[in-house]
Amino acid sequence: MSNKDTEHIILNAATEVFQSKGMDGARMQEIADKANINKSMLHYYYRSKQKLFEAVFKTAISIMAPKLTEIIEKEEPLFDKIRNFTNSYISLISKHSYIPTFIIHELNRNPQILEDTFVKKFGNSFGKMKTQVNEMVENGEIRPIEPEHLIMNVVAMSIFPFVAKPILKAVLQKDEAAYQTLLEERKTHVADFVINSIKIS
Amino acid sequence: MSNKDTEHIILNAATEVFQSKGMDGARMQEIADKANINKSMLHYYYRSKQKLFEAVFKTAISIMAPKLTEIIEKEEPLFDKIRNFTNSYISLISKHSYIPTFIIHELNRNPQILEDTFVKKFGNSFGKMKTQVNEMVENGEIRPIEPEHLIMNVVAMSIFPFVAKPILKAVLQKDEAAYQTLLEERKTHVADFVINSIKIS
DNA sequence: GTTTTGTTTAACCATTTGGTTGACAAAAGT
DNA sequence: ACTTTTGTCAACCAAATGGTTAAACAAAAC
Repeated sequence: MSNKDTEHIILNAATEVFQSKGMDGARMQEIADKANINKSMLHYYYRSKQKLFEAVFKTAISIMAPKLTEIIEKEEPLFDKIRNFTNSYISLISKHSYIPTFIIHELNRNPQILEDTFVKKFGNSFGKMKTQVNEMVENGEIRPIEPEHLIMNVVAMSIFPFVAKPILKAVLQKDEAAYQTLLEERKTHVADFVINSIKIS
Repeated sequence: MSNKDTEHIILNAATEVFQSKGMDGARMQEIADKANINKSMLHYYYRSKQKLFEAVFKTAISIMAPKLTEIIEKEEPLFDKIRNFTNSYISLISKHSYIPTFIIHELNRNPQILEDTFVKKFGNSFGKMKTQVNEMVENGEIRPIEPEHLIMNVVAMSIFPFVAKPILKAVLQKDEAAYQTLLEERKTHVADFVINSIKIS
């Protein structure tokens, strides 16, 4: 087992534990057990719990951020952009369903992390889409809407069903399978819903 | 200072600490300090950290749940119901902005709490609205939509901007004041957006 | 084949943390 | 008045936790 392997095994185990329990709930011993190694190895490769956490957090951001900016910045008709976003972003989250809640919780716990990690990832990626929406509104191609609200709406409807899954499952009285179906449907539903709302008919 | 006072002071301090740091991040000593009281008092009134946490959690649920079910169950035209919901629910959350993130995090950490606290609060409150939407679709009064998705959309767009505030502030490059304005606007924007999407035009 | 460098482990350590105890005072009950 | 109950606190405790150390071990490097 090479050193890169060990380091990677640690990061994977740490990811599992941190993402499901959060920084405060995570235990170094649990991470070590999950990685089947001695607890000292965690400190050998990542000096402290804080450093290990930061590695996990940055990875989480780097999974979620690029696709968001990529789609938002792409030169593409607005409606295609919306369909593209809901479809591929909901797919992405399905593969990493713990990440949104994890990021949200840790960022609320300590909004400081943002300055360290975020600013570099998101520059002004939103600028291009903002002008695109504003121009379409001016040209009467879509109903009047503030780009900020449009973005919030799309992102909220895509991500929220994952972070609020336990509550929504209970309120809607769905079992796991039925809820998964619902999430799958949203890949197209959200886009249709948004486009219906802003298109001139 | 009467005993009821002390108990209440403790619950208030515990609420502050638990809601901002979560169960795992909260420290009994910090709660005691915030309440200006000896740590033993916490155990005198609420036997354990777990019990104190449950009291805080139940209070949080009881703040958020009734208004949701009340509006959803009310006999009222659908569009009024939607406007009523976004307006009064966003107002409510503004007054308790830590609660949604708190509930979401704790519920993801331990979905078990749900069985203990939730089931009683939400019965089949969603049933009435479900038939209302289905009937309107059948009668051709609104565009076809699954009631589940409609609810998810409304709730997501209302709550998500609060839980994802740090990220959204960064992505949209807003300062605190500008973000508050955005939240205020959403009381009517979300309803308009939803109604635009489902109404026959 | 010996030295050196990097990797892994078991045993420890200091601090933090939830929780307990016993003394004591202030009401409440008699 | 005095006895009991209730409320409050300082000191204490055992367990858990992040982190360290020194020695064993393995793998290159010489």
